[in-house]
Order: sequence, then C-alpha cells, then structure tokens
Amino acid sequence: METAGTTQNNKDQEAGLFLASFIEFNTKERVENMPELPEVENVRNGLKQLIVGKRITGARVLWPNIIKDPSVTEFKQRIEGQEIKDIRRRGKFLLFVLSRDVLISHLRMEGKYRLEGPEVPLTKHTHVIFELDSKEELRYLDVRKFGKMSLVEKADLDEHPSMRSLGPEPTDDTLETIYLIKALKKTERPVKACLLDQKIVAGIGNIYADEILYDAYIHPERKGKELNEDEIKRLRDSIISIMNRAVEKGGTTIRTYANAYGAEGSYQECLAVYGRTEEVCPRCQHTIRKIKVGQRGTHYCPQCQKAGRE
DNA sequence: CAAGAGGCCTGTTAGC
DNA sequence: TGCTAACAGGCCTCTT
Repeated sequence: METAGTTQNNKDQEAGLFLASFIEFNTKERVENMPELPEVENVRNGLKQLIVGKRITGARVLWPNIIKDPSVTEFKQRIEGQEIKDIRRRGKFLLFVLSRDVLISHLRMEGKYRLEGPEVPLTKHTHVIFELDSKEELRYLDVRKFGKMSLVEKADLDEHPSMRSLGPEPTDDTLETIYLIKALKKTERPVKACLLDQKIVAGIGNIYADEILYDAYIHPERKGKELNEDEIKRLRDSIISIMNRAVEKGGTTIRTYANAYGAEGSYQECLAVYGRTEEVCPRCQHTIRKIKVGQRGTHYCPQCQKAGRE
C-alpha cells in the first residue's frame, strides 16, 4: 500500500490531482476506499475543473486488461486528438465525453486519476496515461488492476453493455417507489444483495448499502419479497437521503492525499455502522455486528434492524 | 429468466 | 520468524 508521506514524491502528489483515498477507520478494521456513486461524483467534479477543454494528444496503455473494448490498438488510435468536452457519471461509471466518443471508466475498488506533469515519475500502479495538449498527463492508477475502460461512439453509449442494464439513479426524480416495490417483491434474494444489484438501482456499493439499511431499520438478510410496502417506501427514502447526503459531503474518505481542489470527502463522519464492528450503535447502544450476506461483509445493528418484522 | 459461481488482481493477514 | 494460503471486493461471463 502506498503511504502519504514518503518525502520525495509527496510534493508532487500534492501538486497534482489525487482524487484518491484509503480509508482507515481504526486499528481493528482498515478498509480501502471503494468508489461508489458519491465518490465517483466527487472525482467527476474535480476532474471537470481540471481537464475539460483539453485535448488528448496520445495514450499509453501499460496494463492492457484495463481496456475492455475496443482493442488496445484501436483504443489508442481513436482517442488520440479528441477533446474532452465534458465529464459525466452514470451509477459508478465515470463518462468522459470526447469530441466523437465517450470514454467509459469504472474505478472498481481502487482506481484513481492523477493529473501530473510528465516529469513526475510513474508509480508501479500507473496503468494508463493520457497525454494532454496542456503538457500534462492524466494518469490512471489502480493497485488491483480491476478498473475497466471502454471507448464507444456517443450514439452507442446507452446500448453499451455497461450502461444498458443499469437501473435508475437513486434520486427522488428517478427512483420510483412503485418500481422498487415491483423489483423487490418478486425476489428471494436478501435485500442487501438487491441494493448492490446495479440493475435494480445504480450506484450503491457495500458502504452505502449498509448505511441505507441501517437508516431504514431493515435487517440486511431479509428477503426482498418479505418486505412490506411501507418498508420498501422507507427503504426508498433512505436510499435517496443517504446518497444525497454522501454526495453533498463529497463521499467517504478517511485518509486522502491533499490536492489543489480539496476534493476529499467527509461522509466518514456520518457512517453509523460501516467499519464500526463491535462499536456502539448511535441509536440504541447495542453492539454493531459484522456478518456475511451474499459473500459481502455486512455491518448492522441487531437491535435496530430485526430479522423479523421490525 | 434469475441467481450463483468463477475469474480478474494484489496487499494484507491469518495460520502454520 | 518466515513462509504460504486465504481473503476482499465490483462487475462480467459462464453455468445451472
């Protein structure tokens, strides 16, 4: 793992953009930042100020598996010369709107972008480099190499496999109660798994799924079909309010490198259960527990979130 | 069709 | 102490 203070390149990191993040809660539990919707939104805002209007003069791909489609050769050829017109977001996907194409970028667990001068040495986790006409480089770093990029024509964006099956954004305008009732009422899956399913709602990851269920007083293992309409209504409200609040706070970042735009988030101060295993529930003083639900680490309060009714 | 398993990766950690 | 093996995690692909 990288550390913030290693003297030599510390200055460089602070000078460039490092919308990044490692989360360190306490000595018991350390979790790396997995960018969910609020974190991606934060990255989007930072990048927007820094690179919109600049032109990509070339691309270097050091780890080919990051590029999902088209082929690496075509990817590099096509992106060259295109101007960055806008940066958008859909779910957890970052969308670089270019002159002709859209670059779809998913950070997965640890992907991050840095804007640096070419003289700044590459780290071993740098996998893709976009050279800009401003003489800077937009660099993609990813310790796990899990992130993916696709380049598609604008007209084909909605039909791209990554976009096509995404559910609605978790906002008041787009996530309807009726829709959520329909989606949950027909499934045996635990509600936690449903929240993580991007086809049902886009943008929720492991941190906010736990926070949402806590906020809604719903046990993560309850099956979708056994939730009543009032509970699903409550769940919908929690989805929207938690995600809105997290976006306002700039997402969750426990420890971050400084950057010129102060893009680190502060939602970690609001986390009630995530990363707080064996701590005291802020509502009822019961002990927060960690279990596994659908292969995922899950934090909840056994007192506030009963497995039975409520 | 829905749902679960496997694969992608590597730093960290549990277990010997 | 030093080593290996298991694990985490989001999404896609394959299988059932």
